[in-house]
Amino acid sequence: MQHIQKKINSELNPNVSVDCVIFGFDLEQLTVLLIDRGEISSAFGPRLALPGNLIYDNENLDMAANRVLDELTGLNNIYLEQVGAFGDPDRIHKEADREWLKTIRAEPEARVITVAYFTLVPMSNYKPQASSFAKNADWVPVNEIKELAFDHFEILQAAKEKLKQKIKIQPIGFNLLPEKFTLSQLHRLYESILDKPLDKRNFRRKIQKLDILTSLREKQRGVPHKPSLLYEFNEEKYQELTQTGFDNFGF
Amino acid sequence: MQHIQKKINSELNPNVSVDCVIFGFDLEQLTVLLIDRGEISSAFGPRLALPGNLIYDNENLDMAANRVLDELTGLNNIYLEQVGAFGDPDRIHKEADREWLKTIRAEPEARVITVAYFTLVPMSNYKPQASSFAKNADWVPVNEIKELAFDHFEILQAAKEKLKQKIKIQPIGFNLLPEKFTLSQLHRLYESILDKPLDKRNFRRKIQKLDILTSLREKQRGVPHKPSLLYEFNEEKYQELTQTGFDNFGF
DNA sequence: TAGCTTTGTGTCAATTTTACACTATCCAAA
DNA sequence: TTTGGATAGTGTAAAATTGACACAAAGCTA
Repeated sequence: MQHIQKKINSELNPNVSVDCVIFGFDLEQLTVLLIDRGEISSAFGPRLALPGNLIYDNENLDMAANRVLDELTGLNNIYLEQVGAFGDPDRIHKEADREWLKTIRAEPEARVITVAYFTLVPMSNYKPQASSFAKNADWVPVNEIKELAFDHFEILQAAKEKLKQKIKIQPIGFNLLPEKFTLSQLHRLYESILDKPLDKRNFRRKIQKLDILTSLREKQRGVPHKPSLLYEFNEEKYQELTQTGFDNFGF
Repeated sequence: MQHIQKKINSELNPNVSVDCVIFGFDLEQLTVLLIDRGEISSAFGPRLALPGNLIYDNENLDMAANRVLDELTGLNNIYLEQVGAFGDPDRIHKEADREWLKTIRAEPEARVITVAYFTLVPMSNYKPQASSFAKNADWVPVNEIKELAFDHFEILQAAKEKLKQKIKIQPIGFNLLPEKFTLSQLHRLYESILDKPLDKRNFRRKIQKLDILTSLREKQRGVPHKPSLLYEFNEEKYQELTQTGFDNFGF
């Protein structure tokens, strides 16, 4: 958290913020890391919000997103992609949100444009704990989220859609899995992102043909059923593939 | 140009602008509508820039983009889509750009985040003329553009890429054509957007299968070769198609 | 009327997609 | 130790899609 102190003397831009949709995968379903804003806001509306903050005037947008991510989770060098800008004049006009802003912003009434990013992090790499932002951050299954602060629900929808499109073009899903994983887990991941069932055999065939997985000579342990082979993601072949291009991917 | 006067008393947000990449198609190649900033800037760098402006505090981003488009071309209700936000702190630090900004902005040194949009307009619907923005606006073939003011070249690249991706998923290209068009023109359009040759017969087969074209009983006139049949875009069938979804489209 | 230019059309092979069901392996409980 | 429960892992055939490829027809011009 040191860099926060360091930057506190730099100038905050009161009109522009970044918000991060941090996706995770609990090997069952897609999740998002949300901030619990606590009691202050709960009387009026949703407690949960996307992590985000105003940008500093000397950093670019990508840097700001990385900073927010780093401050919250301690993670950096993470897959990160812009979703877009959101800027309804009344996006901070819900009563609950204004009350909360008063507690954290110098100019709580200023109109703020926010630039949303989504990131993919292996859930195991970050276990929530107290942070400088809020009492609690927590992974929440995407499908259980019904409302969020500000326009964050809308942002979440847009991020999901973007992820959906993106994963049809590039196999970025690996960023959500632990280093060693099974094909079934990868399968579940694609199903939960695309939000539809995929045929097991066809899925496996398609993935295998990409030739970016290395089969380890290692099996799952301790599962109450036939153990699965473990695989690793092969970065080199992936790089190679992105060079030669692969239009023809998707489900 | 009336609404400009009307809005001039509303508050401009000094930190956020929109820029529009206005694509056209001259039946030969993809073009973009650019502003010529004139002599003031030419001593230092590129004269040409994307149309854009600061946003007002009472309008959302889409409205702002529509306003810029309307002010420049008089067109509204045009296909419009966000490309993303661009916000390098030094995006306005080229000497030429600063000089120019002094002539049009109250706070020429303010850091500005810009939100880029791209739009598709039938070129025949707008013939350039003097505007409030600049002496001249003009259609320029995309491939001939080598540099632009600020980070506008970068924005243009991003817009092209977005258009490329989008057209593989939705047949939005029709927005660039006149009401009646030939299959060859549509073919050329796809080729110039995708920036690669497409087999004529395969292209026609694929388009026809979409079943969103109505063949008119009318031929091209006055061309020095076999005249082509004219087609119309069928909005109803297109709507129908977008409902049922069409994953399986693309070249 | 000859020549130029662009339109418009079909087929075949290769590839990709889709639908579909049973055996193998491990753990746990009886 | 046997049995049942759960998931892993595998192949094939029909249908659809893609990609490669060449020539006659129609209008204009000189």
